[in-house]
Amino acid sequence: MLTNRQLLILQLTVKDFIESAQPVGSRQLSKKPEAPFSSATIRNDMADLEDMGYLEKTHTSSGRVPSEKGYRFFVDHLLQPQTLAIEDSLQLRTLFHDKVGESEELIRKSATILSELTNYTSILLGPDTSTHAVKKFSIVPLDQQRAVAIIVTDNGHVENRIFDVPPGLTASEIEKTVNILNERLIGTSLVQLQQKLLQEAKHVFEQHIHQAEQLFSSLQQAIAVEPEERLYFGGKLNMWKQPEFHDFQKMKSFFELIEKGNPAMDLFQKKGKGIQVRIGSENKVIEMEEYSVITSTYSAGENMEGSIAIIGPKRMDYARVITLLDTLSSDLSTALNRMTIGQETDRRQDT
Amino acid sequence: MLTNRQLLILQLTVKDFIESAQPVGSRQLSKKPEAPFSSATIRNDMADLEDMGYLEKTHTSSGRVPSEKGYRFFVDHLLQPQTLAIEDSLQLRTLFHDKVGESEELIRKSATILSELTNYTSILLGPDTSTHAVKKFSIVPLDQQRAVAIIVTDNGHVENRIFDVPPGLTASEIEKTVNILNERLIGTSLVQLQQKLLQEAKHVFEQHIHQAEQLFSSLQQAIAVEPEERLYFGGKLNMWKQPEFHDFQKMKSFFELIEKGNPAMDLFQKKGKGIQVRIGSENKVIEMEEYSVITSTYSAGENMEGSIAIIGPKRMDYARVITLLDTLSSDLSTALNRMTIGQETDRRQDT
DNA sequence: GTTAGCACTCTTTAACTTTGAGTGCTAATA
DNA sequence: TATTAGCACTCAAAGTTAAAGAGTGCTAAC
Repeated sequence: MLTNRQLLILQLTVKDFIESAQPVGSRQLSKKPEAPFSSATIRNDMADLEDMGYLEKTHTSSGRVPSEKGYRFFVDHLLQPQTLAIEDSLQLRTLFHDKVGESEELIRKSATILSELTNYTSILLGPDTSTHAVKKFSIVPLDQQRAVAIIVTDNGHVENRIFDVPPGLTASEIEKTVNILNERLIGTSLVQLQQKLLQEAKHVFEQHIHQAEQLFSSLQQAIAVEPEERLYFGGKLNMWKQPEFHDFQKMKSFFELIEKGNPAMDLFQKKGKGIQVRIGSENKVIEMEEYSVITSTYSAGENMEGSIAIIGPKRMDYARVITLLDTLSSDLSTALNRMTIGQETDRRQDT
Repeated sequence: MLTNRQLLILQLTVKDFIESAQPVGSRQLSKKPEAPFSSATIRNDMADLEDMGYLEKTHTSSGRVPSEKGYRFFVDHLLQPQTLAIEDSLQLRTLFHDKVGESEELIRKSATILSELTNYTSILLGPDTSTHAVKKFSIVPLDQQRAVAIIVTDNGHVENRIFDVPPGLTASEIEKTVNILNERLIGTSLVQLQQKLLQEAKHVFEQHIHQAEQLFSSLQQAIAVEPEERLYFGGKLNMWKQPEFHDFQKMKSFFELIEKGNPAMDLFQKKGKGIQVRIGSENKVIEMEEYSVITSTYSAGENMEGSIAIIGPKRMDYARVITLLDTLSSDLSTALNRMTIGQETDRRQDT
C-alpha cells in the first residue's frame, strides 16, 4: 500500500514533529540527509499520506502533523527498537541501590523517577493489597473510650484505625479479644476479613466477652479496610514542560483531570499483558483526547499485579517511554518479588 | 492626618478592588451611594492618598490600586468586624458533625473545607507529634530477615517501620525485646526515644539478648522517627480562580513555590498568638511578594500547637478570611482538646 | 518518476488607528 | 474655602491593515 519512500517520509515526519512540536513542511524535511528528495517529491508523498489519513494539516497552507492514525501506524510499524540510554539506566538503577523496606516506598519512588526521566506525568497503581493475608492483630487502648486496632499484613503493611470501646470493658477482656482474633483470623486476606470475622469469631465473642455486641460492631467498623486503590503520581506538573500546554486553559483542564482521579480516566483498563499504547481518542474518554497513555504492568509476588502509566501529549516520545517502561516494570517486578520470597518460605513453614 | 472623606474613599477603593480586581477610577466610585461626591472631589482625595502612599496607579491614566501600605492600613484600621455568614458557619459545622477518630483526619478535612470556603489555598501545619508519648511497642516478624516495628502514641497515632532482623534470632528473643522496650520506654516522647533507648535499654539488651548489637542498631534505625513537619494542603489549584493568576507563568511559579514546600515560604514564623496578616513583601521572601498570608494557631491539647495559613493574592478578602480563620481555629482547638482529655485522665491513672 | 518553478493561501508579526476610561488642572460655584 | 464642572491629555486595549515567511498544489520540464 505504502511505498518505501512514503514510509520513510511518514516516519521522519512523525519523528520531527515529536521533537519540534511544529508542523513539518516538505522543504524542511528535504533538507535532512535522511530524505534526499526534492521538496516537491516529498510534497507529493505527503499529499498521498494525507489522503490516506496518516497526516493532517492544521490549516490549508501549513506543514503536516501526524493524525492519530499516523501515530498508531508509527507506533505499530515504524518504531525503531531502542536500547536504554546509559544515563537513563543509571538513574533507574539508583532506585534499587539503597534497599527500601516497604514495597509502597519503592513504588512511590518509581513514580518520581519515571516522571523525571520522561518529563511526562507518571501514575503507578499499587498492587491490590486486599489479598494480603493478616499476620497479626493488635489492640492498644488509648483511654476509657477509644483504642487503636492494628492489623499487620504479611508484606509488612500496617493498617490502623481508631475505634470506640464500649464503656466498662476491662483490659483483660481486650486482651481476650486480641487473642481470639489472632487465633481465628490470622492468614485471612483483607477482603475476606469482614466475612470471616462474622463466621468464625462472632460466636466465640459472644461466649467469652461481656458486651460482645457493641464491641463487635465497633471492631467490624475498624476492620473494614476500604479497598482503596493506591495511586502514586509523579510529575503532576510536568505537562507544562510541553510547549503545546503552555496555555492556561489546557493546564487547568489537565489538572482537573488528574486531580479528579480515575473516574474520568480509567487508565488501567488492562487488556492483555505487556505494554499498551493508547493514543488520543483511543482512550475512549473525551477528556483524554489530547493525551496518549502508555501502560505496563508489574508483578509484586504471587498473582499480585500493579500497573504503570505514563500520560503525555499525543506527541509523546513513544520509543523512549516504551523502553523505559519495559525495563522499569521488569526491574520492579524482580525487586518486589524478592521482597516476598521470604514470606512465601515463611508461610510454608507456618502451616 | 487623613480626613474622614479620605478614609472613606480609601476604604471604598480597597473594597472595590478586592471585589473587582480592576483598578478603580474616580468616576466609578462617585456613582456608589456610599460616596456622594463628585468625581473631581474623589479625584483630588485619591491624588492625596497616592501622595501619601496608600494608593498606586498601574499607569499614568489608570484608576487606582491599593499599595501594600494601603492594604496594611485597611487591615489595621478600616476592616469592619464581620460575623460569619450562615452558610459558612454551617459548612464549618459539618467538620465536627461526624466524629473522626484521629486528629490527623480532622486537620486534613479542615484544610479542604477552608480552601473550598475561601477559594484560596490553605495550609495547615499539624501539631508537633514528636512530643507525644509512646503508649505501646510491638514487633511483628514477617520472615526470617525482616520484621515490622510498631509504635503507638497516646494520641492514637501509629508509626511503623520495617527493619532487618539479625539472622538466627528466635521468636522468644523477639518477644523479650518487645517486653524490654515496653517496660523501659513507655511514656517516653518520640523525640527522646533515641536517647532513652541508649540510656535505659541498651545494657538490658546486652544482658538478655543474643546478638544484641545487631538487633540494637536495627532497632535504632527503625525507631528514628523523622520529625517530619506535617503539612496539609487544601485547594492547591484554587489560585487560578483568581483573575490575576489567569496566566501561565504566574500559575507555574505559584505551583513551584507550593510544591517546593516550606523552604522558600517559611509561612509559620509565628510571632505572638492570634491572627497574623502578612501582605506581599511583608513575607520577607521575594517569591511571596505577590501573595498575602493570613495565619492563625490552634491548640491540640497540652502545649501542642498547630498553625493554619491561608495564602491568596494580596487582593484577598481579608475580612472574610480573618473571621473564618478565627472561628475555625477555636473550633478546631476545642475539638482536638476534647480528643485528648480522655488521655489526660487516663495518663494520670497510669502513674 | 522526479524536480523546478510559480501562483496562491494562511499565519504571524508589527505598525497604526480608534475607543474608552481615567487623570490633572483651572476656573466657576456654593 | 471647599466642591464641582469642564476640558485637554494619556494610556491600555481592541481592532485594522500591511508585509513577511513558510507552506501548498499544480504544471511543465527533465
